[in-house]
Amino acid sequence: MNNKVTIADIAKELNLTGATVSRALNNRKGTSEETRKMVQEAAERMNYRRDRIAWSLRSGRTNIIGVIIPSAEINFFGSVVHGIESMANQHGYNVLIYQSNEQPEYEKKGIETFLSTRVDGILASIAKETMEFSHYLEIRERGVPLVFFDRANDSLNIPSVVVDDYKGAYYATEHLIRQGYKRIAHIAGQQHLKIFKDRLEGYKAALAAYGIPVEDELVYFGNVSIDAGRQAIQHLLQLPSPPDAVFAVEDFTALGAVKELKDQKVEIPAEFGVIGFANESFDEHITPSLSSIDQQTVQMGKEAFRLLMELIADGESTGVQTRSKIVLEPVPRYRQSSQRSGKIS
Amino acid sequence: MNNKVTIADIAKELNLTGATVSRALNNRKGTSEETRKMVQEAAERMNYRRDRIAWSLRSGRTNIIGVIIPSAEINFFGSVVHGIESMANQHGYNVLIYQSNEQPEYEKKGIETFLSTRVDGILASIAKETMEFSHYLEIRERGVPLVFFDRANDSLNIPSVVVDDYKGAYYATEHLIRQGYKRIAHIAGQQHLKIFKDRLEGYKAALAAYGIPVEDELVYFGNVSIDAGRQAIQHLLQLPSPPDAVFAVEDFTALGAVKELKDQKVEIPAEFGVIGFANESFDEHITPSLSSIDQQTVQMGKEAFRLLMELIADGESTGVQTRSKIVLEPVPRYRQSSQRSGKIS
DNA sequence: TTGAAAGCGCTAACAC
DNA sequence: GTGTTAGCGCTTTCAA
Repeated sequence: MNNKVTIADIAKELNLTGATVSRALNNRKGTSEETRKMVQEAAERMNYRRDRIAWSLRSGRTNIIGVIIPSAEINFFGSVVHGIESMANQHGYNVLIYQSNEQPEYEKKGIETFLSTRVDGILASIAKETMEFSHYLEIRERGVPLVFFDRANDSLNIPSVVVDDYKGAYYATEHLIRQGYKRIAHIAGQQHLKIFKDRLEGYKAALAAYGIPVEDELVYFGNVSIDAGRQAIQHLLQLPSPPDAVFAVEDFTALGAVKELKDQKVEIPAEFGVIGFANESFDEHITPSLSSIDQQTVQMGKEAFRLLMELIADGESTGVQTRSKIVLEPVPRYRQSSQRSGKIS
Repeated sequence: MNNKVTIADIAKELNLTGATVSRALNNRKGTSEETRKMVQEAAERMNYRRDRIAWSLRSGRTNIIGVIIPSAEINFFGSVVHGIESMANQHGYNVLIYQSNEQPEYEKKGIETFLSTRVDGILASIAKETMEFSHYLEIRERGVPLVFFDRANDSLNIPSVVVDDYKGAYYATEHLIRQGYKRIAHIAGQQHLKIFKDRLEGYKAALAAYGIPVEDELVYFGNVSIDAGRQAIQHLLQLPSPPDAVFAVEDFTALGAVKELKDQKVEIPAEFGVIGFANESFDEHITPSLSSIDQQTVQMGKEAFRLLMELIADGESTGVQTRSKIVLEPVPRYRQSSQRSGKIS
């Protein structure tokens, strides 16, 4: 039943010793061409597979990386994981998944098991509820390479891969301006999260660049949800001088805005422009199709893995961790919801 | 830097032997209350963490399960993984992810590394391109528990968790009938996949149950894509006696159908009813919102894990694998695209 | 070129 | 109750 073939078995079969078989299997120098071939054939024939556990114990490596995400159910993270796993695969690494459910306690548990599994490195996206980062610092203290993706914290000096939220927001807002909208509102996200703060800043910067004053009453603070979008529109349309366009911090919020505008019989994009952020899969299928900013999810996963590989290589040779940060370019996807003029800009 | 604390360190610190420390840490009988406490305190103080690699080598277990999915980028699988991981987490297991990209070669590679990593069990969803299953059988031969989810193959006698596609299709078709549609078409998927075949059967069965003849010309064979849905509608509307409703094998196909119908100015649901399968996230956000059949993704993941746990437990005690198959009930989500009458049925 | 021996960190048998 | 010993499967000195 459990036909586990070991190096010892091969050695016995060929009247050799384990050491030689090991050398032959790993193509180490110091084995005759002849024995090497013989051993490898025997291994094949006997259906031998190297035991990675034993190998790990001996070598101190696992060829496993740990990935902490808030939830595999969120599209965005599934997509990043896709990028990570495909790269890992190519490089002989395996990927261990852990979901934080946005809770720091789970993050800690995940890190705990990752360290105890001796993963070669960790990729993580910080949980929304996490305000204190000692568990992440412990990873570094242990000498295990760590890279943040998407949700990073710059003050920790830990390498990261993020999308340029500021620039994305700038693009989105600028696009609305160029489409001729005059009063552009923003539905902002929770400001303790850097990504959402950056988007607010980008929005303000774009307005400023075009000489448009930023009006506090046009910035609605909500969160990422359809409801928040609806509420925002209800609020904004009641203003004495209501806006004629909105940049929403995230696509679900934008979706709520669209739904509410439709309910209130406001024409999109003729009377009111809408643009979101994230390029969710539903964007192109709703009516009108929703303009958005793509976050390069798969690319993000790939870059994160690549950066981690570098750290692992560096750590092995010098023990010095190169600090670095990769910022990906956001890609605008302008669709119907914001195209008032015929031209695309 | 790499402050790895081992059992030996604790033993030395307390003038004990490794065995005793191990016993104390694992709360084995045969240690005095006193030493146990002392050891556990020391472990805490010295920041000891059990090395799972060494433990695995010794115990022959890893507390890791391997999961093979076609792609983490596909919503459906992200959602199932979410279910699997949350259960695994609760039970002290970790989850290794491998993407097959729908290719049997990748499946083989994944199985290879899983076996070599000595995972305690494997969950898998078969790749579309896979026609030959020896690599799956090898898992069983090795004595490693295996459970299929969603894409299973009944002839292999391997336990599985699937949704009742036949019944789901039956529900969908019956719903259209009850809504008063008279000529109901079906856009079918690739028939070498059991799940799609079952849906076709369910469609036929529902028609038969209501005394409606199955007309071959109303069954369009396409695949799962927006384009296929569009082409199907183009074809169906040209028929001498065109249908007035369609059950599409999958939501993206249904989406294509909806888009084409709208382009051709056919009113949904007044003139034409549409229902899909999968309950994709975009369903409720498009106009009209799309009726569909929910596949219980998260539940599927949870059940698959539970079943795997049973197999692992069984295997340890008796070595006998209980054959079993869990069939989940599909849940209809009737929305605007198929509700011609006011009443929901 | 090959073999012998040690050890990665842990735990289970068996002694004391 | 605690210590001694051995071994999980592998690789890597050091010797031959």
